[in-house]
Amino acid sequence: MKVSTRFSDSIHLLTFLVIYKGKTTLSSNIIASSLNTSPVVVRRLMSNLRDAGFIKTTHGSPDTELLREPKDISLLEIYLATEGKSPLFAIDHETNPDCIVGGNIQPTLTDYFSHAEIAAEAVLGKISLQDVIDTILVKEAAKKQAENSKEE
Amino acid sequence: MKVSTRFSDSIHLLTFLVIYKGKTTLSSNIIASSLNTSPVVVRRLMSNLRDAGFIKTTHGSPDTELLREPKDISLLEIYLATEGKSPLFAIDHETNPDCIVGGNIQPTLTDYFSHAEIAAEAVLGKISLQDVIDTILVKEAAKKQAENSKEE
DNA sequence: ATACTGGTAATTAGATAAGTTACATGATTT
DNA sequence: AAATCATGTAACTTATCTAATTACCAGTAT
Repeated sequence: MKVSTRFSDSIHLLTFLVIYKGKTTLSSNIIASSLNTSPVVVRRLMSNLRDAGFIKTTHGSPDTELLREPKDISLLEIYLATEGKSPLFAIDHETNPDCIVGGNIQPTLTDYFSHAEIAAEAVLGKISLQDVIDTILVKEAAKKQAENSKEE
Repeated sequence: MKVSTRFSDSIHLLTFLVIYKGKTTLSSNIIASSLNTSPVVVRRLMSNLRDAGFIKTTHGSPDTELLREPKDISLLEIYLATEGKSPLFAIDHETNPDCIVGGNIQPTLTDYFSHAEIAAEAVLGKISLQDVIDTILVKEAAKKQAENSKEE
């Protein structure tokens, strides 16, 4: 896996806020147990999401609030807020400038790779947090249904 | 950067083989100086490219050969041969199965993320090694031109 | 007041990639 | 045939990054 779990964890966190709002205390401890990680990691994710303007947190109190509508939040925005600083495809090297290849490959690949990255981001831009929530709820309903029909 | 330099280095290596064929000894030492890395790293890249069927190498002799036409090799194929084992976007966690979110988010995101990955790969699939070579040669020619006009 | 809770720094641990050393083996040159 | 140069790999070291952990401060709520 090339992209860290911060991205998927952030989506998970935001989804949790929506689905469990009013049903559970939205503390970093409880969220951490859903994510199966430590509360500190959750708080770090929350700090980042707060700085990016997705949520409002209250120091000392677990009343975290989503500030925007799930249907208006794209996975791309979450991606950019969590991982988007560095490019997806790396061209780290200082290649040899005296070589025809080494002297020209960096801008060449940077350009081509950015096309690929933009394509991936375009897809993420069309998926909303609401889409994720809806899919999860559909899957959960299907699970329940499967359980019920088993009992009969 | 999320994807290692093996991908870009492999493209660099293959491009070098084409552009410098017959003009230089294609030894791992010489290629390494273009890539600005060590010969062992180059040999490791070559081993991988050989196993993937792109090149033929000869133990003891630097007569490495490209086995396929550059116009028929896409960057996607090189990507898959060098980095394609693991998905681009990670969902590493064993999330809590007793939670509506934790119990359903993994397949949900796996699905959405694969769409993004496929979009990126589709772009890479349309770029050929020949495209890279052509772009590099054009840039090199432009450099030479700029130098000449400066001298006048 | 006391017990939770968020905020954050500092440290540790684990994974991965790249560079390095070393050496075996094949090819080439003289 | 011997010496040289090449590839093929294994083993080790470094560097970097992520995540987990520990610890502590500060705010909230009962």
